[in-house]
Amino acid sequence: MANDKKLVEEITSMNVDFAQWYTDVVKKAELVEYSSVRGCMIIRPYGYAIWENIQKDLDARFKATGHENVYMPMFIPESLLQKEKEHVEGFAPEVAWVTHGGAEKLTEKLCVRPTSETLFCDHYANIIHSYRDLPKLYNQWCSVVRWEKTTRPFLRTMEFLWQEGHTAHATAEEAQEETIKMLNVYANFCEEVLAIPVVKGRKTDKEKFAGAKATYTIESLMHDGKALQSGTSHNFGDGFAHAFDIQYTDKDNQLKYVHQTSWGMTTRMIGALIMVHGDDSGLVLPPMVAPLQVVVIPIAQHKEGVLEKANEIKERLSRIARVKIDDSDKMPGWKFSEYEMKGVPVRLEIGPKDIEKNQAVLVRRDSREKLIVSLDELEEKVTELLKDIQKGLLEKARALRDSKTYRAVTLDEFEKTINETPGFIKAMWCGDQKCEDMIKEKTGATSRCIPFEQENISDKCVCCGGKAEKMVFWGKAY
RNA sequence: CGGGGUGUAGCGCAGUUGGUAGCGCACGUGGUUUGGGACCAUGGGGCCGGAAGUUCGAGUCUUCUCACCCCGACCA
Repeated sequence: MANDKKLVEEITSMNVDFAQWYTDVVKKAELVEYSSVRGCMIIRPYGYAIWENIQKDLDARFKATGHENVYMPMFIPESLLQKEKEHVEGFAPEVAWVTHGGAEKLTEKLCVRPTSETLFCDHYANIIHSYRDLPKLYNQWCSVVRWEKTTRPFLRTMEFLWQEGHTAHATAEEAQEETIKMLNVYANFCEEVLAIPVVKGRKTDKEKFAGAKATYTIESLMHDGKALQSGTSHNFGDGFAHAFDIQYTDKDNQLKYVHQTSWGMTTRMIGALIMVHGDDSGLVLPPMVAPLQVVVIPIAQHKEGVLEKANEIKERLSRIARVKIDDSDKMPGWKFSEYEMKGVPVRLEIGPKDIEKNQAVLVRRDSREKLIVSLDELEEKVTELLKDIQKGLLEKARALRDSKTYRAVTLDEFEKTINETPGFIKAMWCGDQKCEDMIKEKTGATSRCIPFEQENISDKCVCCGGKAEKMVFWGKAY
């Protein structure tokens, strides 16, 4: 089958070496360049454009649910970070410290924010006085720093871009509602825009955020069967409010503590896009986040009329899609490969033969299927095709995830499955962290989430055989 | 932080018993080409990761260091 032929020799095949494939794609698609700064990456224009599209769509969803953007300082004084015990214990091992300003030693060292709960709390304590001030629905787009030991582009870097939402509410019910609402915003965004199917659920206590009462997560599955935590939404209860003394006067003239949430999504999602949709020829981007949706490639562009026609087409399509024309003097074949590596959803070829017949050739990136369309109905066909690709990618990703989702009743079965066919494993759990630890030790898999959609696989815990409480998604994670 | 590996042109690599650095791709220029990574000609590019040492002489030998990659542990 011609479609299966590997056309780009410079990308390692996925099933030969998945990690190398990932690195090759990231480099060849010009998403990232390694920098001189250890553990930090340069996000190149094409990679950053994907992030901008993610930002734009997510930001609109945040605004639509009543949130406002703010900006907090990037430094946190040590004393402020220390205020919530569990939180500081969770983050202290991986924060970067600023100890000097110029030549002068600081009296109190500052950490470079690993996350901004403490700053938001400090601020909320100052601006929240009455129930009339609630809720506070804030979000910020920024970068954070975590001193990671090993790093990989997009998946784990010492500095990464993200958004962090921080909200304060009058009641526990409202905070819980917000936590779930934002989890759903993430889940819908992943499926509708990134075409990545997710499993929604709650984290076990072992896996929850430092300082949270409950952490909810969306989990996705990569091509190699590893799980990726794709977005989290935390309910803090009133724990931070007590630590930071965030109180308001309620209608009944009583002083009450606020209930808070936080939620975040990061540039890691670009890594997810690569590992969910990519293939041996490189990146495959869902049209909704693709920086370029259509690339126009003139064939035999030196011949009379070709470039003119190609430009005319580009102008026409610019009104309905993100389009570029590549009229460089590279060979057409070179251009085909180039834009395949970059995952551009649709390629439009236009040459002398097409012009004669008033047609163009459209090629889908996902299936490589070629369509010959009349220039008279170009706009309609391209619109339709982009929609179709977006839909097809989600379906394909869902089918892949489902095919890599297994169930296990015994620990032996669990171990065998995770080693032979990596993926999600659905198995029952008694709720005891000892069993979670044991599973991790024996199989290397961690609990990904307790899904909202429960199934009864067995009455017994997969590990200890005790009474099963919940069905849990397990997997090896990035 | 443990285990393994690699540092020589932008990228991928070669470099023999120590003798003063080469190949492919990429890049510049001129020309011919153009429907799946074209060809010919010609040109430019290097403190051999860094420091110290041995030597008349180090890419090569010794010591120390730094960085990166892969596999674990930890995290988004």
